[in-house]
Amino acid sequence: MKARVRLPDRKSRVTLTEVAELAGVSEITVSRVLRSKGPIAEATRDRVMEAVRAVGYVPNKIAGSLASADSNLFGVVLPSLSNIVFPEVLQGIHAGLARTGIQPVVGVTDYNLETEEALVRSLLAWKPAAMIITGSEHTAATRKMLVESGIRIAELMDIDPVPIDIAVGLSHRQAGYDTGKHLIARGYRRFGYAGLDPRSDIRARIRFEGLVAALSDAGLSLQDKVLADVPSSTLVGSATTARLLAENPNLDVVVYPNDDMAVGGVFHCMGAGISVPENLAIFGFNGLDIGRALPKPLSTVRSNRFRIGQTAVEQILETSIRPDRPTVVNTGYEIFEGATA
Amino acid sequence: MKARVRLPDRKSRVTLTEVAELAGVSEITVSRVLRSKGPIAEATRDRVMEAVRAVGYVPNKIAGSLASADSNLFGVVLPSLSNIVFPEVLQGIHAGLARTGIQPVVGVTDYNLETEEALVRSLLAWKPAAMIITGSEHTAATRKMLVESGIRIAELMDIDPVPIDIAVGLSHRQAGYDTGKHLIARGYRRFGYAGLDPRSDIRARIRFEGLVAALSDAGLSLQDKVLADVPSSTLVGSATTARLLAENPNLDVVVYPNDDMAVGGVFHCMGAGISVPENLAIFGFNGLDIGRALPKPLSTVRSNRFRIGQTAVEQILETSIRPDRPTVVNTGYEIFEGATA
DNA sequence: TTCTGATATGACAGCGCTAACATAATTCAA
DNA sequence: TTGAATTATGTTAGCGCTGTCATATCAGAA
Repeated sequence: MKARVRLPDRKSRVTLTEVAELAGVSEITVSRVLRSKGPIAEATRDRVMEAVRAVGYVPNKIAGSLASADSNLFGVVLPSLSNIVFPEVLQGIHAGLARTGIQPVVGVTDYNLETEEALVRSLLAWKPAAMIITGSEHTAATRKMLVESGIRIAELMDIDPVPIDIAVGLSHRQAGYDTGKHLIARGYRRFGYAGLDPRSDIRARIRFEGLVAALSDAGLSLQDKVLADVPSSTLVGSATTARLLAENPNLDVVVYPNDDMAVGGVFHCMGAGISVPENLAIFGFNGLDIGRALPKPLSTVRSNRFRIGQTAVEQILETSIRPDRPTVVNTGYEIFEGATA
Repeated sequence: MKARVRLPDRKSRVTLTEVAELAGVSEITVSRVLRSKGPIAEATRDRVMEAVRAVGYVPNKIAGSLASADSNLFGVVLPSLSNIVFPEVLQGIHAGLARTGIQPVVGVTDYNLETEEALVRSLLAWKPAAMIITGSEHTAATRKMLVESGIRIAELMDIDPVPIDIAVGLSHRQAGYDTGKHLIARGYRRFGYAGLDPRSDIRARIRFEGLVAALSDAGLSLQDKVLADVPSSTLVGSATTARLLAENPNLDVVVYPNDDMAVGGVFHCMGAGISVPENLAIFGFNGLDIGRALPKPLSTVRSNRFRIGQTAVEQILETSIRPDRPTVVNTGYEIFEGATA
């Protein structure tokens, strides 16, 4: 006799076994019906489906994944959710995942690489089918885990460094450089920069370096910069602009790490009676809706966050085997002239 | 002899067994070390941890969850990610989940109850420890699944209807009503509304009803409303405002379903030379950063999205057993006077 | 009639881990 | 010294499902 020790009440009482008994078939047949796998007689399928409905069966993917060694989960690691950019990437990921049955498991690092490492470790424990992570800067341990996981890895936003497997995004150095070139071509000469702590947003720092390089190549240099050591926001954009202009009333253009900050700059000017772009030009980054909606649309660089997320998923779904050589997808950017620079 | 049929190469080759062999202990001991469960000799722990590092072991939570019947996953169902409100809720959820080891699995419904049903079904298959879902309006099947899952269920944003288990949010009817009362008290009489298709955002509709009720109680009525059948955005706010004012040049206040739209209204006025609030008052909902940063801060109602997410998690973690009677947490709202109304 | 090849279903083992219950080793009071 | 209590580790049997390899059934061909 088989003495079964019953474990204390488990959450799901209804298992394949019960459905199978009710339908008068074996468990594996129920399993096959539910996964539409293998040949099933029409009558059997109907009986099974009826039983499923009758007992309110909800399959247990945990057990399923363990048995079949694939998980239908994607790990997603984002630095932040308060910066609208990343929810937009997440939207793209969702769009790419639609009708695949794959669910994203989301983690947030707060721009901290140690947190990222812990997060990656714990996400990998779910044996995700793939991992989508922001940026290419990781701790050695993170990188090792990602490499050795064997699953597909997409590193988003930046395509300058060589990725582990897939990179989707744009060249931030180039974007920064082009910003500088564009503004110089439009006649601006006295550049200011109102930004954030360069340690938090690496890509903003790289764009900044590109900008400085463009100025330098044109024989110019940045007149001044003000950096705030707080999260990005429109309010901070106003405040840093105020500080920058207080010290440098003669600037003719201010560049920002993103549109939130730049819109804050515009608002400051409105309040201070500085006419944009006649007295001061303003230039952002991202191409957010809010900038476009301003009475004078914000001049900026359009990154394509949604497309980055979506493309990453598409690339991953292309093949489940990691190719020998990394894949780099440039989703590009466009300078949007707007009316503020 | 035990004839083992080896399955085709699985993703993770390193299992507890290998770690155990290398450390010269049994599997369960390794398991206990990794989960810090039960008494373990210092020396054993060290040997095990060394072995774990040596082979680069990543635990398999799928197997662990199956064995222990708990998952350390929370299902999170949001209607949208393009509306900044929901990423903020998600942030709150993340904050509440920090250092619990619980990961959220996120699904997006696009405000569609059928999609929601499919999503809930597929999230429940991961046997999450709890489910966080937006709103209280679900299909009958969704509700049934949630009720019968036995896990804790938090329904966010709205506390007017009776929840399945936990509701966290605010009374949108009351918020709408208070908006009306507040504006009437400030002397406004000729009300317009520039909103969206009421089918998509149920809570906006309820606020609208509250507003209308307040007007009615004061012997007033809404002069006109314009509804756009597209997703909310600042640009749409400008456009609907333009349409509304074209037909009703005599309005003295326009109320919006959210701040994005309201900011669009402000921008329209700036462009059209309408001075706010002297010629036209503008009133939003949410209390977003962007509204606060305007040269004239937007008058609005502050909902507390972050706190809603965080509180929901706290409530769920309170106890894993669903109490007999539903819990309702009112995270409240505050009317923010601003400078536009 | 026998055989072939589809079509339909089932038996069985095992995915990698943990709960529950041993068992072994150690400590310490009586 | 002995037994009880305490600490440390091991054995066993699953968790609920799916892969693999039978087995059974039934056309239609030879």
